[in-house]
Amino acid sequence: MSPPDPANPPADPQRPRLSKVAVVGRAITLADAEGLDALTIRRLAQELGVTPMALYWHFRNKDELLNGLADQFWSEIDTDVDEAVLWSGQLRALLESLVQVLRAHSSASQLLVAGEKQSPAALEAIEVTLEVLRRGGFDPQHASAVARSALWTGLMLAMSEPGYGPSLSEADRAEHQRRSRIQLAMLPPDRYPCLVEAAEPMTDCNDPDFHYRFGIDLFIRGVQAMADTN
Amino acid sequence: MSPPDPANPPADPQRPRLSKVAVVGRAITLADAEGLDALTIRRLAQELGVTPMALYWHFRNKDELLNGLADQFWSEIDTDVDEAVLWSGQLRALLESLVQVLRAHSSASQLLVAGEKQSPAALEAIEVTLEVLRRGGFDPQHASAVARSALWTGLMLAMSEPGYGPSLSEADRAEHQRRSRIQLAMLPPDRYPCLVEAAEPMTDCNDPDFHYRFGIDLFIRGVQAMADTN
DNA sequence: CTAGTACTTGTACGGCGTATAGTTGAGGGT
DNA sequence: ACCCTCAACTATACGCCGTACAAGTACTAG
Repeated sequence: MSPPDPANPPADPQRPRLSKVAVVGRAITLADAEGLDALTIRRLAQELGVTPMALYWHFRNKDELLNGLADQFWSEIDTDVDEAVLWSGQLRALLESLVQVLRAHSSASQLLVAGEKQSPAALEAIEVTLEVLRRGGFDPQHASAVARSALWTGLMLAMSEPGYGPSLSEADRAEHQRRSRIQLAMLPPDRYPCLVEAAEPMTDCNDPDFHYRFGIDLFIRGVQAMADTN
Repeated sequence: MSPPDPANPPADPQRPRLSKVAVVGRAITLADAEGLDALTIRRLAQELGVTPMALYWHFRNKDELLNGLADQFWSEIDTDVDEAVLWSGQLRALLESLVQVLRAHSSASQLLVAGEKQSPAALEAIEVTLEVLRRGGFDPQHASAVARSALWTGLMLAMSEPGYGPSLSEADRAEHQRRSRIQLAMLPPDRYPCLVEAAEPMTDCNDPDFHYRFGIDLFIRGVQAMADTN
């Protein structure tokens, strides 16, 4: 209705030019803060003060953008291995670094479970892991299987942390846990004795470190056992 | 343009009435065949010869439908434990049953990683697992942690099977693997010696059973080690 | 025959990813 | 001074998605 005003360019010339890294950075900030679902092309563009289609100059499509995020996450993993410790300790350190990255970026695990693992940074991390395992005495086949397991163990630890859910605030998360716990505790104790009994530890996140420590220990022990028997 | 023809009901009276189970069944068939992405309300309705909105009589929203699928998957797990074997064997059997269900429904793992675990069938499965572990000597806290790990180990095994990808045909899957393998094998061998060396086992799915057997062994060994040192 | 309840349909809204085509402004050759 | 090129955007539109809302029909009980 109002005149379509052909004065086209309300583009703010103050705004610095976009770039792949800038876009990825903003995307990570957004995803960390509001969850992967909030990371839409339109929303991200708005966040950057730009038209949605502007992003398509820098990325072929949304998948490519997402791969950019994944690569960034991969690159945050510390792949410097301490030559002074045993292979099992090196493996543990790698896994701990992975977990740390996943915990720092609440949507990273979601992204990495689905995404391709062919990004340069991913290859680097996997290569280092394989090297550690090969030096530990695993043949290529078993090293591959263990490396895969290590990656997925990290992902699963992040996603199975009680109260995990992308984009929840600290308070929402606690509330959600409380609700779950109550629901478990209220079950008929004759039908679900163990579940009722374990209502607290099943939903608790008071000490999330226990969750991660236990999971990593469990994995490392398993790997050691597999190494011993062949 | 054409008269809006108020003769409303082209509804085929032959078609049997809808029901929750019927809808869920069709949904599973669709998701198994074409992947979770293909499972849209509109598509499912079309599949059932019905208007999209018809489904909203039976389900409050899509999430409730998805929970229906999840519950069905949970219920397919065999929770009959063989009292004659050790707790570790019982745990293994439960995990194997889970894996079998996940392998039978290619989109089940995607669904279960995200979904709530409060469905009746899920509670049943978790309760049984906890019972096994409690009888095995774990205290509630550790039993909870192990049970969680068991579930997520199954999920991660299904999703980390080389060539995993919802809705891919057998041929596409093989093709995809071949491509990945070549891409790994073509990497510079001086920079990625282990990756190149392990190109085959990293991407291979000739014997998917090895993948699952190894993963389950690794997990059970870990749990046994944790039990021994308490 | 009638009233209700259990289903189902039609229409519409806002949001998504993105194909296609048009616009702009900075830099360089002449 | 001019024009051309081309990277970096904007405008518009399409076809999907989930689903709110309201109206319609079919079956069943009284």
